[in-house]
Amino acid sequence: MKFSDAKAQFIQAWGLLGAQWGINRTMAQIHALLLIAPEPMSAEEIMEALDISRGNANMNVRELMNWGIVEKVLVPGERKEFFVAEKDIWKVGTAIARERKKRELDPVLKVLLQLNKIDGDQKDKHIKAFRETIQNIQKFAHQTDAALNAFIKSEENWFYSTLLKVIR
Amino acid sequence: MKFSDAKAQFIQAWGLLGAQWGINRTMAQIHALLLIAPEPMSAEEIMEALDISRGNANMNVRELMNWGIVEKVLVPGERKEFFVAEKDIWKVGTAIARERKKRELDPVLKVLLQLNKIDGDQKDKHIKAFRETIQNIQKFAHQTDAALNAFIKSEENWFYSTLLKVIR
DNA sequence: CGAATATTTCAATAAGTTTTGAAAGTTCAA
DNA sequence: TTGAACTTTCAAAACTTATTGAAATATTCG
Repeated sequence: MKFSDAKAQFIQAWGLLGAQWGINRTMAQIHALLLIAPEPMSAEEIMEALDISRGNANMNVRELMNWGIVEKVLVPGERKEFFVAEKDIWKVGTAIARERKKRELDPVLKVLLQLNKIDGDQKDKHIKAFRETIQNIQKFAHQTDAALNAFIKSEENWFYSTLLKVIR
Repeated sequence: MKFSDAKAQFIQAWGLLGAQWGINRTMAQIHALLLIAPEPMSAEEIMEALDISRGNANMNVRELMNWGIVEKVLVPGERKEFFVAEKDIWKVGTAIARERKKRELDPVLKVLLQLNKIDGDQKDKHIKAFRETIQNIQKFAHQTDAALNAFIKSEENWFYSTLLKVIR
């Protein structure tokens, strides 16, 4: 396989994966591009490589920076801004987990907590079923939260290696 | 808080969470509705409760059945079909993990495997950076895959309880 | 069988999301 | 202070995805 084909395939696959996870395709593609770039890239180079507009490039690079997986760097002697991706995939994974937890899981936990405080006849089967479901989800969510926090806190690979030893 | 408000809030929160995870909003809302229903519900009741069309209800209920988290049941004496959701949240979680892994992670692993076989000058910094990235992602993906498989296989709660003991 | 009831399909439409590109804003060297 | 180089913004357009509803198909019962 030629390098250029492999590169295109990788960018495409990463874009697809991103799309399925609610990250927009272009954002994931820019990330892919930067992941395999040996040097920092400018906005212009990104636009050119992916054939996207300036606005689109700007917006998605900024979002990648918000997620903490891309950084602006200054190249001495250049006026332009350049960008690099965090290359340690473990760190990328924890950054994404942290961000999604904050944006998605935490608000749901908050709502669930509220929903425990309903009033009404505790014998009504609708109310009983509701309370039971909410409580089960809450339990599950807290466990997930704990596991996720452990993952996020771990800066090294010990999480998985320990885990794998235990579950085999 | 009134029961009807709590119910509406729960359905809305679950729908939002689903949407962020690439599951369509209506599908997640139907799931929420069935999760808290004390009895099986008919298509009609679902349409009414969520104010959606027959086609929409039909399509999303079917998809939930594909995911293995909703089942058709026959109520004696009734001509209509009724639906129930799996109430064990742990099982719901593993079913979702299984399905997403199959649909999303597995194809990416397959592509990555291909991408190792690129030819070209091994000293070229672009090619070196590319190979390194692919290999790192592959390693990470395999670890994730292993963890996910363990989660999916576990029918009981031992996964989390063991995990939590270990990571503390 | 045939009528009544229930379910599924799917083309048209609506809703939602992403992308563009031009204009406005910023920075900085001269 | 000016203007060239660069970045950011945002309304409109393109594209994608979800929803409707009516027609087609299937199922059940007398």
